[in-house]
Amino acid sequence: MEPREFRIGEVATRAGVSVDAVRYYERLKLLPRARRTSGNFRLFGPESIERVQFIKQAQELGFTLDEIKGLLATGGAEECQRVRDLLSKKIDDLDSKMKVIKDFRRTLARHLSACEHELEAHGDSACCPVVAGDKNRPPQSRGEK
Amino acid sequence: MEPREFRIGEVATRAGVSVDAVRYYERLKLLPRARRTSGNFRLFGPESIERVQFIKQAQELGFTLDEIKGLLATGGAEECQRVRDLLSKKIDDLDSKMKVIKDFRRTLARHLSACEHELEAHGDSACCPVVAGDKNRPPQSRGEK
DNA sequence: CTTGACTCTGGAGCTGCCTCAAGGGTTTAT
DNA sequence: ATAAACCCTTGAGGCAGCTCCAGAGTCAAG
Repeated sequence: MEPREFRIGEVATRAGVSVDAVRYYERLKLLPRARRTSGNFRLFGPESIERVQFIKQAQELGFTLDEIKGLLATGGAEECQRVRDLLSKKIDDLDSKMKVIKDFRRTLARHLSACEHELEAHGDSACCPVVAGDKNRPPQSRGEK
Repeated sequence: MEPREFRIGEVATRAGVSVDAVRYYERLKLLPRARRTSGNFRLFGPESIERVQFIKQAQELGFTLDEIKGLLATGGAEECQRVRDLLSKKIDDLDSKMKVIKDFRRTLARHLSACEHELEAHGDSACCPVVAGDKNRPPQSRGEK
């Protein structure tokens, strides 16, 4: 059966971060202060592992630790309101980020196929002008923010 | 009509970055060395503005300047091959990043609606436990990497 | 009861990506 | 020809997010 308590090393490996990073998150209060063994070793519950995973995921998506801390806050009343607002704002952020990714993916794909065409047409010379100059710029979307 | 040459300040404001950042990109060779006026002022063409915008966009998506530099390289022959490989790898990256975003969006949306339910049900007390504890954890997807 | 793996604290150090400052030239409008 | 606004270089500084280190204590296995 799964244990209910973990020392820092296990939390770290299970969540895929370093031990130092876990301590760092605790310092920044992204994790609640862990209780300790008699010998002063931290003991975390499984929810801490989830939390670290959440943190990592959010980070990959470009949220700062500070923003993440905001998302993780758990208070009552207007704290709650604040979190709800933050949540819906973050969801909007994700939606627009999604759009940016789609656009950028199209840009890259366009370059890729241009590049491959070039290769077939002229062999290896003078190809892949990825955002290099104006020639070869496809007539397409630009700018939206 | 649009000018064909810009000094660094204009490039910066048009692309939405600081003057220092533009110089920095030039130092890192993300931009080609600009030609200069007689008085040693940099002069950029419009493609440089595009390039800076490209850089910014890529950065928002989590690429490092180094990776971006790789994408921007413009050489011939096997340099070209390398760029093509990089491009398709980056496209894959974007696809998986999309997936992560979708998942994460679902997570946030779930928290949001849980939060709102809670509010309707119990007024303001003890709500919004975003990844806070086990209670109230929805039975759902976890882990995939 | 020793050994090896693990953990503790505090603080320094590192990488990426700028930003700022000093001390000066250039341009342009008036 | 002077002032305001811009630009130059070099080099230091700053912030985020860790990472590493020393010096010491803890724990599990044998």
